Amino acid sequence: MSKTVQRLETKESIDERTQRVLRGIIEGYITSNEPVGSRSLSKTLEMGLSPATIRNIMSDLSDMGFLMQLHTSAGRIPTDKAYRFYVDQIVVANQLTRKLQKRIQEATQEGGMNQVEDLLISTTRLLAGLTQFVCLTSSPRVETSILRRIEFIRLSSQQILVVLVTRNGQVRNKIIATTEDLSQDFLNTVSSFLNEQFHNRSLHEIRQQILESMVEDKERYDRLLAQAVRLGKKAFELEDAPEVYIEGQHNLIFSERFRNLNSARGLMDAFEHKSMIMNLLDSTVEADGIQIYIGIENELESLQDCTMVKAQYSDQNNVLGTIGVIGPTNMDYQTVIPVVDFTARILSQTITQQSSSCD
Amino acid sequence: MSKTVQRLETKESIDERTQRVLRGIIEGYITSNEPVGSRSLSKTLEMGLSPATIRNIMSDLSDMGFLMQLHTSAGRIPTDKAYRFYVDQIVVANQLTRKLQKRIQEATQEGGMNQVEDLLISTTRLLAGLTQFVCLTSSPRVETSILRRIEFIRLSSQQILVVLVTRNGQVRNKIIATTEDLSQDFLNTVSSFLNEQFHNRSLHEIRQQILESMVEDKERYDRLLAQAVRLGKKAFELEDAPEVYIEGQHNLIFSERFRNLNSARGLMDAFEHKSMIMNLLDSTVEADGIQIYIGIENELESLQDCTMVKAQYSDQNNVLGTIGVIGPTNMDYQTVIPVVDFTARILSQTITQQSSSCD
DNA sequence: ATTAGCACTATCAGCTGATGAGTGCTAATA
DNA sequence: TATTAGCACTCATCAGCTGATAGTGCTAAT
Repeated sequence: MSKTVQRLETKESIDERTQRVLRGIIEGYITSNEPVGSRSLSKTLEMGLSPATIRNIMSDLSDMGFLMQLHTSAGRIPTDKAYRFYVDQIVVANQLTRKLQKRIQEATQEGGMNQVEDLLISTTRLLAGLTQFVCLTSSPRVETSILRRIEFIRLSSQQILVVLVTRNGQVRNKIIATTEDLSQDFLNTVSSFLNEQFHNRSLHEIRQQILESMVEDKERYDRLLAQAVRLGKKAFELEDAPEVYIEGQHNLIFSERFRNLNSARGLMDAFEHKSMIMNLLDSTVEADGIQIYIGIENELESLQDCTMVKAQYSDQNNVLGTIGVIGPTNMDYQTVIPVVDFTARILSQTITQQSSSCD
Repeated sequence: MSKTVQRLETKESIDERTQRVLRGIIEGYITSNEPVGSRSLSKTLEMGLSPATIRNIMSDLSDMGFLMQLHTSAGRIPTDKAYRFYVDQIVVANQLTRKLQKRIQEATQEGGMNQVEDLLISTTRLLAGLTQFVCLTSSPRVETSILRRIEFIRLSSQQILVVLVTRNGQVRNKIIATTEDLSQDFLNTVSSFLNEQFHNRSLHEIRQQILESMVEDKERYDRLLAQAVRLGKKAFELEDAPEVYIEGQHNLIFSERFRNLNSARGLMDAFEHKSMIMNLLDSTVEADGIQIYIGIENELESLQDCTMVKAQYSDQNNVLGTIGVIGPTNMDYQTVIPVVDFTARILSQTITQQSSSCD
C-alpha cells in the first residue's frame, strides 16, 4: 500500500467576502445536513448581500472546486476541498466546556480499571458516545512495550502459564506446552533470571537478544540457562495480534448524520479486518497532534465519504497507540477536533500515571 | 422478571392433509420469504389439489390460528403458533453434511487457542457466519468455576497481581492494591497455602469459606494465616462481570432475511446491556438439549419477531454456559437446529479436553 | 458592482387508473 | 359429500401526471 497520503492543496487565495460565504455554506451544511441555497444563506449570513450576489459568489466557488450540487435546483454542498480549507484556514477549535472536560476525565478514571484494556475499551466507548460516530482505538503494540515482570506458573506436567506484565499495565497470559515436567521451584528460578536480565527492556529487544543468545556457542550455558532461554523464547513469542477496539458501529446505521453515507456496509465489513484497521490508525505522518483525513484523502475506499479525526496517545516516553473517530465529512469540526484531542491527552495522562506507579 | 415461560400450546390434532398444506406454506415462506398464495402452493405441493381446495384448507388453518395475512389479497404467512407446531410435530432435523461437521470441528480446534475466551469468541463468530444470524454466547460464570491455581505476583510496593486459573482454562488477572509492602517470598507462601486449602473448590465456595474464616475467632490465626485470608478475600472478590460474546450484529441490518424485522434498533440496543443478555441466555427451563423460543415466546419485547435457538455447553461435570443464535421466525429450522446443536456439542467436547488435561 | 426579474429545472407529495395476486363465495360437478 | 371452476371483490403496488416549492443562471436595470 502506498504510503504517500493524498493531501488536498489549499494555497489558493480567496478574498475575505468569498471566504465568509464559503464558511457560511459549510457551517450551514454542518448544522442542517441539507444543501444550502442562496436565499437562506443571504438571511443567515447577515452581510447585507442579496441572494443574487451570493449566487454569483457561489458560482465562483463552484468553479474553484469548493462547492458542488447534487442536482440543478438543489442548494450547494461543500466539497472535500472546502472542508480541508475550512479546517486548515478558517476554523478555530472551540474550547471544551468545563462540563465536558469533567465528563471525559471522570469516565477515564472510573474505579476497577486496573488494566489498560479496560481503560481503552471504556474510553473508546466514551468517545463514540460523545460524538455519536464510530470510535476506533489501537492498543499499544505488545512488541514495543517494556517488560515489567514475567512469571511462569506450573499448571500441570505439560502446561505452563506465562504471565507477562508490561510497564504500562498490560497483562498477557499464555499457556505453553512443555515436554519435560518442570517444577515450580525451577520455574521461579527461571523467571527471576529473566526478570533480572531483561528488566526495562522492550519485548522486541528481548526477543532479539534471546535469539542471539541461542546462536552463541551453547556450551557456555549450563542447563538452567539453556532452559531459561528456551522458555523465554516460547514466552515472548506472543502472537502480536493487532488489538483494535471499535465502538459505536450502530451509529453508522442509525444516526441521522450518516444519512448520506454510501457504503455503511463496506465500512462495517472493513471493521472486521482488524489488522487493516490497525494500519489505518497507526499509519501516521505527523509526529503528534491531531490528524484529520477528509473524504478522498482517506486511502480506504469505503472511508472516502467520511472524515477520520485521530490523535495518538502515549506514556511519558513513547507513542503507544491511536484513538480516533470516523464521522460524516460534514461533522462539527469545531467540537469534534477538541474532543478527540482532549480525550487522547487524558488517556495519555492516565496511562502515564499507571506506569509510573512501578517501583 | 417472571420466570414462567409462555409456551404456545399445540396439542390440536390436525388431519394428515391439512398438515401437509401447513407444512408447505411454512417451508414455502421459509425459502422464499414471501407470503404464499393458494395458486403457487397448489403447484409446488404436488398433491393434485386445486387452488380452491387449498384456499378452503387455508381458511381452516387461519381459523385455527396457524396462518395470517398481512393484508387482504396477499398470500398467507405462518403464525408463531404454526412455527411451534412445525418444530414440535413436523420437522425432523436434517443430518449435517460431513463437510459442515468438519468445518465446525476445525474452527474450534484452531491452534493458538489455549484460552477459553478465544475459543468462545471464535466459535461465536463461526456460528454467526454459518447461520448469517446474530450469535450470542455466555461465558462460564467465574462464580461456579473450579479453582485450579491461584498465584500472587508482586508488582510494586503497593501493587499485587493476582492470577487465577480455573479448571476449564479461564485465566483471570486482577491488580490489587496493598498498604503493606509484601515480599514475593511471602506471597508465594500465601499462594501455596491457598492452593492447598482450596484446591478443586468452586470460587463461590471459596469465597464463602473465606468469609466464615474471617468471623471465626481471629486469635487462632497467626499473622501468615490472617494475611493469607485477607489477600484471598481481595483476590476472590472478582467482579462477576457477565461476559457475553456477540457476533454477526451486522446481519441484523444487512441480511435480507431480517427484512421483516420491526426493531433492529431495539435489538441492537438490547445487546448493549450485557447482563440482560446474560439472563436471556442462561435462563433455562429444560436441563439440556436444544431450546427454541419462537416469536412471542420470547420475554424480551424486541425479540418478539425473532426466533432464538440455543443450547448449553458443558465440561464433564457442569453446565458452563449457553450458545445460541437469533434469527427471523421463518428461519430454516431444519438446518439451524442441528448446526447449533452440533456446535454446542463440539464446544463442550473441546472444553472438556482442555480441562481434563490437568494433573 | 450589485440587484431585480424571469425563465428554467429538479424534487417531492399527492392523486389517478391500470395491473395483478390473492381471497371468499356460490353453484356445478364427480 | 368433497372438490372444483367461475366470478366478483379487495388491496398493494406501480407508472404517470399534477402543482407546489426551492433552487439556479442569465440578462437588463440600477
